Amino acid sequence: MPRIIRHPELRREELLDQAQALFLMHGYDRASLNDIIAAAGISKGAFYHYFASKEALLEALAERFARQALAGVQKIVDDPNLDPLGRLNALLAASRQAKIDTAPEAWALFETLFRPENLVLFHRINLAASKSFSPVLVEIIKQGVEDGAFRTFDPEGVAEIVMQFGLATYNVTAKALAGSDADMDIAIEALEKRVRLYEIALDRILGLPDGSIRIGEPGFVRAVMTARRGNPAGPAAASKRAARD
Amino acid sequence: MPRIIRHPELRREELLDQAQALFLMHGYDRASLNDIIAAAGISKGAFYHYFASKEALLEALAERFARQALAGVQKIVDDPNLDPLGRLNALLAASRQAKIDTAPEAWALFETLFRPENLVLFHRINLAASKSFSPVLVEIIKQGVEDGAFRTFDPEGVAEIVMQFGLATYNVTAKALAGSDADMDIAIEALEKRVRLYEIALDRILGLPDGSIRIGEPGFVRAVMTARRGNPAGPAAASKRAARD
DNA sequence: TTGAGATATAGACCGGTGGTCGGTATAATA
DNA sequence: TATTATACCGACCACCGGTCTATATCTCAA
Repeated sequence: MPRIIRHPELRREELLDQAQALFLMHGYDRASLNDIIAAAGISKGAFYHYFASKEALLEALAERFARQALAGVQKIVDDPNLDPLGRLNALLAASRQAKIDTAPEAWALFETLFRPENLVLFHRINLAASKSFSPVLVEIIKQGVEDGAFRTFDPEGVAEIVMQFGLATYNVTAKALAGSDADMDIAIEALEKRVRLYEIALDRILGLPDGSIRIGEPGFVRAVMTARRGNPAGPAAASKRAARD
Repeated sequence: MPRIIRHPELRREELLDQAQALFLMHGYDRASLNDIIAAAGISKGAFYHYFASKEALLEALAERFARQALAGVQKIVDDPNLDPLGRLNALLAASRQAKIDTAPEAWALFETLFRPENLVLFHRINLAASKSFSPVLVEIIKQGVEDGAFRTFDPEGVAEIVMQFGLATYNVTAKALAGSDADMDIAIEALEKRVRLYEIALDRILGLPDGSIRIGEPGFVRAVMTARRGNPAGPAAASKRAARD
């Protein structure tokens, strides 16, 4: 076999890319090391030169995810013109906007991430992301408490709830997407309701007037779901797609 | 090898028992089928007669857990003398009380369940438990809304939040328990604060006056943690234990 | 220019895994 | 009693994650 040598960092990134694709496609457990090294076109020896174990590969992947996610909202975190409520809303809105704007492959990612065989992968990413986002959120909330905008005695606890709610939004969305096109209108309504609940819950937990926290504009759930289905024409076209399949 | 034949249901239960012990001890992945069948004293063939796969065994175990958990609070669910708030508080209190009263082996169970290697097992149990508890909680909340005791437009969503908070309490507790004895007082304080936050959050989400929801009496976290450490004498003895170890 | 590490790659090999299969002893049924 | 269904056995299998030895290629000081 010809020996191919490439720049180590490129190799590592490519390995992560291939692993990501395979983990998402088949799940962490079911994607074997042999599959991964075959996809990356390297040998076992080369793999174990870059990563200590399959587990370490997973960890590195989770960290890369978390890094990317945090980088995506850095400008909001750093924006000096935002007050705590504005910053919090901007963050929630960014997560909302990401759901709509982002390229379809990222959508596929999230959808995939919630499949049961990806539990382990998901958990690692979530853990890494929490570790990144938690201090940011805590800082915002503490600032808000200082300013008198928020009222709570446990900023860390509230930050965790914010993340839980954010996650739950994804979760519920993914569940809804898994349903048939026929149920889509019902699913959208339920989702929209759930988002409203999270908004009001956060308002009240933070001691804000109802309506202060905005996770998404009314109707954004429908926008997300139709956009994701690559279907700008709305439910009608979606039904056609369903009939064809 | 002598062929031993037993009542099928007993065999199945025993298999579940052994699997539970081994899964909790080593985690789902690390506990091998060979270990399990060795512990149960049966052959591979016999195992695959009872379960289609290792995965199916896990699923059956999770369902058994959920069934037992639900049975443990059935008398509260059925009590005709409780109003919705009382019933909800009774359920939360039961979960609290269970943490204190329950035999040490149950404690070990929960502690174990939160270890990272038990993620898969934990997730399955949690899923099964949610499926059992969700309708019960939804029913209570809907009743409360009808009575005018609660105010919310999304009982299903609130039920999910209640379960999330309940779970988070366990989670945070487990994390605190993992820390050293020296940090215990700090951990207890943080936990106590977090429980208060969840109480107030639920109050407000349900449109109740602050102080209506009671997950635990003040000080219950300390009671839980000292009880769990098999240490009725309190922190002093715990420190001694730490010094010895 | 050389040659001695350090680094990057290859792939045979290993113990162990979850799962399959052909077979057999026992229980239930007719 | 004959037949079928059930309970059980254990050898066997493909493949898994991981180790190891060998070797090709890079780096850089002498």
